Amino acid sequence: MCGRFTQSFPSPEFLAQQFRLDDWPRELMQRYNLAPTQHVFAIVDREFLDGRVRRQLLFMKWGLVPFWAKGPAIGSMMINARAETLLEKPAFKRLVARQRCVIPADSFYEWQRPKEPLRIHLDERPAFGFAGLYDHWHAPNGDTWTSCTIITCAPNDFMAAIHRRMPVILDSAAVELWLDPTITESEVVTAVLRPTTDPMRAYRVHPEVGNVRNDTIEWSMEYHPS
DNA sequence: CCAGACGTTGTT
DNA sequence: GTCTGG
DNA sequence: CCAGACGTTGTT
DNA sequence: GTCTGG
Repeated sequence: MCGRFTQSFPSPEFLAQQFRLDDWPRELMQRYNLAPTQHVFAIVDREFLDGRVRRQLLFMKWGLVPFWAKGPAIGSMMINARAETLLEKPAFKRLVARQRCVIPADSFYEWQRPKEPLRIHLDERPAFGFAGLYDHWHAPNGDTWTSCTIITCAPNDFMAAIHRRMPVILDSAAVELWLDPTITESEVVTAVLRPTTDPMRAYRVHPEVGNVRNDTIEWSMEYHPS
């Protein structure tokens, strides 16, 4: 599963270069402990009326609130979507054709057992993208919420030792395909939802990473229990 | 036809 | 135990 | 994902 | 909105 991750990129320009963004903010808050229901950055290829496509960074709430939802509470139960059943689930299937996004990350956390969080990186990729879906929801007060979910898949060999699921991490070609708004065939887009084969590494971090308030670099450093 | 759900993970 | 909040 | 609450009444 | 269950 993927229930906590980091977006602690060195600069907005770094992120722009890694993901070939057309637009990006001047400042980017570094996040070391992102939790469900919080706002995360997500990448979408936005099509404009004149046919132009611009790759933009949007702020979305993590935990999908479908447009038909009666309230936002459903979002905390929709933080992940299983790749294997994406096309069967009413909440997700209609999003696969046209509401795909990539959630950039530089690491994620998994709890091997309670109070024992591990931080996981890709050895050769300082930034990578999770496959995601997003939707808009109109709140009764008129606000529009944009929210997203992270797709999960079976673990690769490395992750199998840690957890039963892992987030779908896209390679750079898969990012291009996943974001391409002209590709709408479900068999084509779901073909990229496979466990990454990139080398990974994991290390223990302080148990206090469990507390969402501990969102600073200190808590995300390697932890040596004594 | 209408009503009600629409989700994942881990644990027992 | 179960739900909510972050 | 984990942490933390889980309740009511009346008064300010 | 769309699917499932009754």
